Amino acid sequence: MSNERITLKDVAAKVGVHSSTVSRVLNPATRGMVSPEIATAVAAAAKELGYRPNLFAYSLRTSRSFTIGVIIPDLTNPVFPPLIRGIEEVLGQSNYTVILANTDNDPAREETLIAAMRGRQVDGLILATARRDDKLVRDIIDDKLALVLINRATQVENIDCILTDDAAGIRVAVDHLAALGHRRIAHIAGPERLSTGHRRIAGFRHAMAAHGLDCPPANIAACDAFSEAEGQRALIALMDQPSPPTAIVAGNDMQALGCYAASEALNLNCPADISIVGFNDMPIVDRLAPPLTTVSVPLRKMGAAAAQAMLGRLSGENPKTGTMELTPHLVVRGSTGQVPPTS
Amino acid sequence: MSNERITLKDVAAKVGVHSSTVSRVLNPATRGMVSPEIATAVAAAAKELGYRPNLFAYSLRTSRSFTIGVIIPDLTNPVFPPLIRGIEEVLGQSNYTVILANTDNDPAREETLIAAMRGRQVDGLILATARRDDKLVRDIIDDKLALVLINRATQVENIDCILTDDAAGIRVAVDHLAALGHRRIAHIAGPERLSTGHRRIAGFRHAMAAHGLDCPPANIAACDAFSEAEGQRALIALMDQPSPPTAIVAGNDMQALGCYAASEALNLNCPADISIVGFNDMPIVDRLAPPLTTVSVPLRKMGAAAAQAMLGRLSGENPKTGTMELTPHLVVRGSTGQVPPTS
DNA sequence: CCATGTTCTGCAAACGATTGCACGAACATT
DNA sequence: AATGTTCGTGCAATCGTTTGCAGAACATGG
Repeated sequence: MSNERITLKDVAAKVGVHSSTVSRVLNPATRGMVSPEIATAVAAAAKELGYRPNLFAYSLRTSRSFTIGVIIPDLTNPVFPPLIRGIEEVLGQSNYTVILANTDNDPAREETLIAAMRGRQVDGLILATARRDDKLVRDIIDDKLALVLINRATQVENIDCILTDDAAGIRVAVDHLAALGHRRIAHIAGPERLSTGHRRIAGFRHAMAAHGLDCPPANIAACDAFSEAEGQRALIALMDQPSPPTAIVAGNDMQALGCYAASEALNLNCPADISIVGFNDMPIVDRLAPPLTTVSVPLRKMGAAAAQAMLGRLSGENPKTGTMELTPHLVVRGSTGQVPPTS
Repeated sequence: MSNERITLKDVAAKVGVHSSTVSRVLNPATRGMVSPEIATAVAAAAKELGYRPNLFAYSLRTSRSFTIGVIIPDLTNPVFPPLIRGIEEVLGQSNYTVILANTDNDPAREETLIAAMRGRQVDGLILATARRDDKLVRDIIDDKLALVLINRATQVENIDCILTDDAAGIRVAVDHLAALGHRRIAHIAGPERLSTGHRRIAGFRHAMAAHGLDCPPANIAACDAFSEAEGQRALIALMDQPSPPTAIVAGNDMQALGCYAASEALNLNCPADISIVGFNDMPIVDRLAPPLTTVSVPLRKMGAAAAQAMLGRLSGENPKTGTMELTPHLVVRGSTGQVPPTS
């Protein structure tokens, strides 16, 4: 459209006032300072000329950028795109822009990226990369930069944090398996250093206890990562016991995929010989053989909630969202079945 | 770290020169203007104080933002994350930031988003949303904003465009099927209005001809979208013929997934009764039953190439990348097999 | 020795917004 | 009627850069 930018001065000239008056009219907070007649005239002129404020000038003056940095481990992990869409959706409506970066789970890279984002003067940071004990998080808080954690929590107090209710997710998984008659249920656990891993383990112990089921340490297989390879390794280890489990609650869908591979290798039929539950409900897992029973997480809603929390922080009012846990639900598909008659 | 920002003036004061001199030292293009001794002293002081230029001031003065807008249909489509990672990787190294937006395939929304990005003064735009006849693209070009197309081309001349070599991808798929003895091969086609759909159809016709195979119009099933539902519908239609095909080249993996659903519904075994080839090699399709034979596209490389093209455009030199096609390759898995003996 | 370049560096004006301050008019108060 | 308040508006500084211009210092050549 119009290639030459319209400035405050241009619209001021058109109305015959000073640019500062125009500025006041256009800012809702200061609009009351100017007389109604002039205000409407200015507003009309601004609209007519198609005035668009220059963000750089604004930012230079106010040192607010209307930009939020979002840091995730890896965009190609299907968990994150919905999260980001949720974030962008609500932030976009408030005229914020998000800039995105991937750490590939490398803390050093994360540090660099955070520094770069501060160089870009982001107004706030949304991190999906927090570890349970996270120095970077503490630094950000010390510097009073607006911060919201998503998906993973940290041990620091008094922080906005949007999580899945991991315990509830694990509980419905265990409920389901118990209802099918399973008693020897094992958990393939994510890394303890991540809150998701930690919380799911705790949730698992709790859910098992609630059903009066035995939960020996050998039935919680620790993994180094939420990966397919680790899931495969873990299931093979679990089955190499005197009385192996009949059902598995995997830490996430990738690990569940590893379980599929392992059960093929062990010549076990899923779900006849072993039931498997995943976590996250990634795309396409409904098309596996068998379709994966898994815990579905409202990722997009979590993203939206994180963005809301950020907006609350930035607006000054509503200073504490605190920790918020969204409830996941179980999607029953083909990978879980009755406990095998003998075992 | 340091909370108070260091400005040009601060480092100028430390060395005892004027801020403009510091500016000249720090800009490689103007560094030659200042004497070597002062230059080194200034550089040292800048490093010591940890000077970081204020991007807003720079942008305000130069009206360059060091920001590139990337517009895609939908981040949750697994094709796009790798593309974006490729883009971010190379753009990040040149200190550019990318901002991202999803159109959900809605042209109106796309127009809004492009306007918003120009409001943000992006230095360039990378579009993955082009239609073959695209007014928005023409507008951008008319306004001389740097533009690179990725994944989808448009009919406009003289434009930087990074594509998959769709014809080559289809050709290797057809080669593979022909080698397995298939002669009645059908194509499930994407929308003609998208270059990907169009080019794959053309490639299919060409490949069939190269093998001396018959390619009646009835064996090219037009779809309205690259979706699972359309793929399913299309395969059912294709099989409802006097002599139905024994192999399918789907327009993409989602359509191939639809074919899986359709063949179940039709009680056909894949690959015994029908062979299916996908396109894109999305994550997890290697875990389907059967694992999907598909054409693997170097998405990340395409993203990187698009970013390179953009940098070339922006730097002024290297003004024309033109169209660049990256070669995909076939990944043979379980969804393709010998032609059924009778049919 | 003076005119004439050459370097080099500083000055100051942009870029386009926000905002404290001052000023004048209008109005209310005594 | 004189004084004090309030209200609306303009002035000008400021944010941190870049960059055209001018002048100082020095070298060069006739």
